[in-house]
Amino acid sequence: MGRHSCCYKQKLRKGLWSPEEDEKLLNHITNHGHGCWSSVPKLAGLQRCGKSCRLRWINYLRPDLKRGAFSPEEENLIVELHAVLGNRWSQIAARLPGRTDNEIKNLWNSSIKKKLKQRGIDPNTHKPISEVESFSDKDKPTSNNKRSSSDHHKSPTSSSATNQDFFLGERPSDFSDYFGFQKLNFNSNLGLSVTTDSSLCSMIPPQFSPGNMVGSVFQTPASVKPSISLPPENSSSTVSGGDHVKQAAPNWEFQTNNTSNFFENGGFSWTIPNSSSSSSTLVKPNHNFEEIKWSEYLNTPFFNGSTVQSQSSQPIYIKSETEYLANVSNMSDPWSQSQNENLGTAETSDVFSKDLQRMAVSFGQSL
DNA sequence: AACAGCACCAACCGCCCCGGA
DNA sequence: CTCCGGGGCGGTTGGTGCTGT
Repeated sequence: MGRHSCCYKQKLRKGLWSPEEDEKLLNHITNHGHGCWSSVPKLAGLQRCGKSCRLRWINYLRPDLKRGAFSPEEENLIVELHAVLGNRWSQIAARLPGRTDNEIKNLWNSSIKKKLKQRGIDPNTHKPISEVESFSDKDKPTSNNKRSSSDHHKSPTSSSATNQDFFLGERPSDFSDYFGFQKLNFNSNLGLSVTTDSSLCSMIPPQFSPGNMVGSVFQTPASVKPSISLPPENSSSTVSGGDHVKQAAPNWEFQTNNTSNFFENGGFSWTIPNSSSSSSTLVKPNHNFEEIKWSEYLNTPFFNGSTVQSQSSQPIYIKSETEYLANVSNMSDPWSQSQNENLGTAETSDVFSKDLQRMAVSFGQSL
């Protein structure tokens, strides 16, 4: 295992690639495509195994690779995605064009992990370290855990995840719990559901919008998008509410009052100043919400039928554009109200199709 | 200047899944 | 059904350069 059989057949080079080797591989793939990787070394005149060629191509020679340092936006997105996907680097990489899984993995291990720790966040659970440490070390997963056939494609929030699983290192079973979005969705008076540019928040399963089985994704204007940043380093930071939030509801401010608050209960906590008083509402995640079987959600044929049965036995309604617009019209937040005036226009149509696209991208499916 | 420790990252290793024979 | 090879993934390693003493 590991080194393929081809590697034993002849003395093959290992280690760093020389510029000449790179050129040979690049020329070969440019002219002929890679085809069967095991035949590439021979055809390209390389003393390497096919696996090594594949890796070199994917991680270094591919023309669509983005070079250079990761932007803060990319780092934030990686944190967000890691919170949902765990160490599924290839899936995370799939959402960052031009970046490879190896690159992201290295960034995570060398930089992001450290930053999170410095800010009191456990990089495995995305929870405050103090909370994680309340469980003994022996309960924590070991680093040499290998994938088993049963978890190979298992979501971090597998259906079998229990609270204990979570503290043993599994992702929490309640997705919205993780980000604190649930409360935002729940508070229908605010008419506020949250999505982000990164597609991540729109991955919140509609059926988990508490008290409302109409999908939050479709209820929610795609442009209400607080950007989620790494936890603030100082004691008081504001999390940007995104352009449309600012535009439509300038009085809404999402704040973290201190670092521990930021990931309180494993999600983001938001402070929404009350317009009629000097007080503010602290919006926190709710751990008591029903478990989400994330893996099954990911496998949901979201766009294949009008109704599918969710794990929670709640039907997921695929909204038609008409229904979508009707939902928008019923929303009470300023953004939606402004959208009401544009019902049926190209703009709202566009929002709808973007929502769908966002969902499709999120789940690696296409419309 | 020399050394140690650290950080980064390219590449390897070990394992798994899948499809074809 | 089993076996085998290819492709893919995540974890780990080792080389290199940087920084601090």
